[in-house]
Amino acid sequence: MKRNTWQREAVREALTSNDGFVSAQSLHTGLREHGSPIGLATVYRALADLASEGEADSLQSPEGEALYRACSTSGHHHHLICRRCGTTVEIAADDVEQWAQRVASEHGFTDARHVVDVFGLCATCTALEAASASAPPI
Amino acid sequence: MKRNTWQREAVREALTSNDGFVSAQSLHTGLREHGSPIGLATVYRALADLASEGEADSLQSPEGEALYRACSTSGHHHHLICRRCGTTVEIAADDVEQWAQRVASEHGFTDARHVVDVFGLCATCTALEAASASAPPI
DNA sequence: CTGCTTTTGAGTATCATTATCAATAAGCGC
DNA sequence: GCGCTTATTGATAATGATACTCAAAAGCAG
Repeated sequence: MKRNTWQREAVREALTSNDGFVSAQSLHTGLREHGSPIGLATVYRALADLASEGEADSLQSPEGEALYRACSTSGHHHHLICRRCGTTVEIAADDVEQWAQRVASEHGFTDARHVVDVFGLCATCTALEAASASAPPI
Repeated sequence: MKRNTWQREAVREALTSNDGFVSAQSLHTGLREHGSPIGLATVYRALADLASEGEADSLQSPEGEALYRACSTSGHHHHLICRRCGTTVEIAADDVEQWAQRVASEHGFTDARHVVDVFGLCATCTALEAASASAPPI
């Protein structure tokens, strides 16, 4: 039987109120700072549940950390993520879906699934970057 | 100055002689089984070097492990990977490149980079899967 | 060969994630 | 509302991949 606990709700809300992708760790830290005595293990479990129910999306950051985000659109879609501020735009990509299927079957592959994510700098961060470029890095 | 050590060569060769993606860990294990007393740290260093020089490609497995593979094609390309046996096909995807750029700029993003990988079951493994389906799993 | 510098490697540290398991509390029937 | 059953929680330990440390070994120039 599936039970409703405030912890699960807290995780769901924390995820929903966040624009970009967040790691389980930072989500946990954030919740504690808001006063929740929620445990780390519980956050992981809740995130895994949400992800498997399709209410959240997960991806691996380049550093190997797992990132989660609440999905507004149910169903399959991809993401455009700012690598500086984490802002995320959901993108539907029928073209890409079809391309993936076609490429897979051309090579005899079945049951194709794909990872398609675009990382970049959002408009805001591009501007910031340009501004800070005058000060030489490191 | 960059020095030539047999260890680095060993890693390069082990990578080249491998069809699919391999993890640093299994590469290290394999090398030791072949008699090399190479150290784990060295394997990691060599792989990171090869990857940054463009001689190897790296991606994150769904389990968060980093996988490496020698790239035959220099330049940008993507992969079609069998999730059972690890066989990999390199795929060029100009369509996808353009799509990624277009989507990014439509949303004001710059400096777009993307992760596009297709996971599936290759023809061989599909057949195996079908065969073993008659015997109930686990 | 000599000397300087890079690289190695054994071990350790770190960090994210998962497993453990006793204590807690949700939801059910009454 | 009450108690019972059982899923859930959470502190902690375990795991596993990767990064760091530093003395010893080895590469390369002269």
